Amino acid sequence: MMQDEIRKGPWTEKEDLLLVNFVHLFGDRRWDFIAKVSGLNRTGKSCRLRWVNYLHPGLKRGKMTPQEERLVLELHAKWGNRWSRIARNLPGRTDNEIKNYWRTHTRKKAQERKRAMSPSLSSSNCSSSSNTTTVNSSPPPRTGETSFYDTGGLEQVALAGKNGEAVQGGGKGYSTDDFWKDIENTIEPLCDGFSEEGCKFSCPSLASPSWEYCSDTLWSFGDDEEGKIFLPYDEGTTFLTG
DNA sequence: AAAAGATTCAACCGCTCGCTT
DNA sequence: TAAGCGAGCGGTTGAATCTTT
Repeated sequence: MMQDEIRKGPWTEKEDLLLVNFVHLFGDRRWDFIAKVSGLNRTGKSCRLRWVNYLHPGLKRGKMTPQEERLVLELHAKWGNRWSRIARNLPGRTDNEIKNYWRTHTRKKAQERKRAMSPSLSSSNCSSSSNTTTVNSSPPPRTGETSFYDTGGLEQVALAGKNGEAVQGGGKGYSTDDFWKDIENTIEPLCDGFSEEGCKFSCPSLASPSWEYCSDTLWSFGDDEEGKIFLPYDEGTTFLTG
């Protein structure tokens, strides 16, 4: 009857419980299957999202720590909007969470900038001549594609992405440089070399007990960066590897 | 104390990629 | 080898919550 209608919107506690049970039974891979057999009337996609973003046992909740914030900034500068990739370096944090954080952070930053620069500047000084003094909250319209999230990181990565290395300043000198300079002023480099491996939780500042707990017990990584997967530990429940 | 505005967070959508047949 | 299918990713939206006036 009405059973076939796909449910949308917020999840109820009951649904959560059901989903957790079925994930424990069948693992966190076969989402369509889980969606069907659980009787949740949700799409597999929806189930996966709920699990990944909310129900996953290794998730940290609450505010980002300053360390995490810095890491996000650093990694975003390096990889751009590769949220899942960034998330892999922040155990317990989801791509969605980081994405949201970034969005908030960027907006804040943009507004601070707007406030910081006087209205008069925008009319005359900022027109076209200067590339270093220009403080613009939005990315340059060079590609015509200006996602809300983009603060230059993506472009930097896009420019260099093929080579796998970030462009540092590259001589373009467009306004977002200022943005990152600004950030650099308030944060110190987390990792010197900043190789992909280098940032894999070797940062001493992150070695709080809780982080160790996360990385030692709740999470484990694969060998290479790309193949890194989360393996939540759940008391003898090895449901994720199957 | 109430209303308006701003911010945060959870969830959905569409696209892409990789695996299977 | 190509087609189909499912999972994952990034972008976007809207509701809930918090803050300010």
